[in-house]
Amino acid sequence: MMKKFVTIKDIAKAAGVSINTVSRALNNKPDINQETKERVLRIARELGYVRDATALSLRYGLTRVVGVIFEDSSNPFYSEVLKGIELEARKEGFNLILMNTERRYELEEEAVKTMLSRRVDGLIIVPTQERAEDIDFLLSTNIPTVVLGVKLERKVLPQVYSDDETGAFLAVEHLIQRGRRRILFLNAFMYKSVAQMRYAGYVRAHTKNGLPIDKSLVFQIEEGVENAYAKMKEILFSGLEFDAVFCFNDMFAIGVLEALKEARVSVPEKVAVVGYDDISLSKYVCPPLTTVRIDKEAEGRMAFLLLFESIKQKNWKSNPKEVKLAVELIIRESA
Amino acid sequence: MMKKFVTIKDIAKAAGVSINTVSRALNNKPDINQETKERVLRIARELGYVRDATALSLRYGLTRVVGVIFEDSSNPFYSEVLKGIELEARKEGFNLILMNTERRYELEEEAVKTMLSRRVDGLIIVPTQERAEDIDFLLSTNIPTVVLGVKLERKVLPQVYSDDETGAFLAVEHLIQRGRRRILFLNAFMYKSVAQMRYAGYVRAHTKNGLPIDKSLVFQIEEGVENAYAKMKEILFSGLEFDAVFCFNDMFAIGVLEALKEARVSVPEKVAVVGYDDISLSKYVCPPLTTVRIDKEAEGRMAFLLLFESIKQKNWKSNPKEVKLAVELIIRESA
DNA sequence: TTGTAAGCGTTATCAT
DNA sequence: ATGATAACGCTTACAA
Repeated sequence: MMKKFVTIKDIAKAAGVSINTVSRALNNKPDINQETKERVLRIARELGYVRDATALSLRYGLTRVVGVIFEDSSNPFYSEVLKGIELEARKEGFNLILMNTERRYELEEEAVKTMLSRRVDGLIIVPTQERAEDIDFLLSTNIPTVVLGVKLERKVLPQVYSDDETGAFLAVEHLIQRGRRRILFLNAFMYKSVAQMRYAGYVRAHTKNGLPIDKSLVFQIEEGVENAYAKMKEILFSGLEFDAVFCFNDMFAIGVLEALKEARVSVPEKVAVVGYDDISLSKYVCPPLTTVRIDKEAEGRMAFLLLFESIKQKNWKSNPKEVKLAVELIIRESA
Repeated sequence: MMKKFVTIKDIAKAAGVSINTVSRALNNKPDINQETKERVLRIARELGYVRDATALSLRYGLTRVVGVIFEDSSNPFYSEVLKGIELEARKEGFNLILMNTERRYELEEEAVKTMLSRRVDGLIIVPTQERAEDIDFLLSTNIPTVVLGVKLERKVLPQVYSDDETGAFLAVEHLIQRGRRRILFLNAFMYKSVAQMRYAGYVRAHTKNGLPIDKSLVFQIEEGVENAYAKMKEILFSGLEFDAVFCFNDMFAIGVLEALKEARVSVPEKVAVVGYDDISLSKYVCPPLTTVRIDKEAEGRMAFLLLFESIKQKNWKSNPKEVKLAVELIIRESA
């Protein structure tokens, strides 16, 4: 039974030199005879030598791996963010280990521990909860960590998020300008900073335009197309009056569109619908969705860049950077 | 400057025992005093010890990591497959390193080398090319490799793919049964086995129903919504007659729908459209897409399971398994 | 029941 | 210009 991989020892034996002459050749060090070097390199190639990254990791205490912890990487939003991370990471020779939490805190905790055990050089995480204690846990790991898509109350970790207050404001003001007055808000739960920010934007658009906030128009639901669909059905059935729906995200909007279609409520004539995120899907639904665009790939790239900075600094915890990405209202046909 | 991580050495010192007494405690070995064990464990906990996976990898020559090489993980098809892989891998305590090739062979080669260097225990790959030499390269790595979404000519590696011949047959026969006679086929390039299989299904549906194959109705294009859109525009402009379009995948179908809509061609009245894959989007486009469903998550899970089997066997290369997944025609409104 | 030492693959330090 | 050796963190013989 042969060994799985060729080591520098094998090369050394084949070349009749010591292992660290091999190392020198491989690493292009100056203190080596040119001929020896070429010979060693040739033999290494012939033998099919591939550097063992696990050995290097042990040696240097650095893995060149960053951990990515998402809620659900199959969610089109995150899959685009992931692409941005991967792109930027690749440039620096970093690899990605990916784990999903399915929005369950136990899984998040487990994922963080796994990443710790893997000795990742850094972590990009979308926290499922934003409780102070959970953030403290993240902080206690002592490994450079960037928080994605969340604005922490205490600015204790580097973070990237988009300007959700403005985004929501833009969306709702657009509805108001188009003459909508009773604007339903299908929001996510308010323990999330994102939900809070979008709510703030919703409120600001109303007050700025001299419109009152009717709390009975604001709902909070669990994420998922199906939940939005069900909630919309329920609202429709309840007889509540409204002429527009502002959705926490495009997935919600799609569920809403579905429910509205079944109830034969014309969009946007009778009810206008606005989403959030501008996932690639949104352009193609029926009718094409008016939404707030977040540059997801840029968010991912930014997250890695921020992380990379932190990794390079010893005192990355002091004065963590915060990046707020601009958003853009995309007007299509649903509102 | 403190060390980043607590090691068994630290624990040993704190507990006043040797490092392998610590190791014994940590690994729940029998030959250790119960009291010592509990004390060591307590100290380990207090110090916040986390096992170093990089050290274990080196020690055992096993990483418990599998590499995943995709064309583009932000593609909704692959992001769902990825989810399946992750799910199953997690059960076995495996982590995933993800890399994208963007359908460029140089990047694929680089990715494979990186995975080799990372000493992944196994590899799941969607090959961009299916040239014999490239498969040989994969074979030469000597690490358990599962090919996903491709049927290799030579059955030299374990592979998972879906029954594309049947899928295409189902789709096209459905069109024929609905009275369509001039069925456009917007296929991918035929160097891909998938494209070949789907073409075979297209042909079989025709011959079985006594219809001739009109080669002028068959097109091969590069992947991407935009390309399908452009091609459809071009065909529309050319004046070619047809009453249905069978698309290589849902992305193509969406581009086609877009072009048809702009040209005011009603779907399905004037032209019926069928996609392939049933990505989550397809249900919501306009009109909802009739398509062939592949259980993407199952494909991912299967791929991991197959890989896991290979990893456990020493002679995984002999008699590689092949899994062909069943598909299902999903009839919605576009055809 | 506990400790000592070798080894996994690599590089850095120190000799030669 | 080259070689011997230690070290990274851990487990597994083997010795005590």
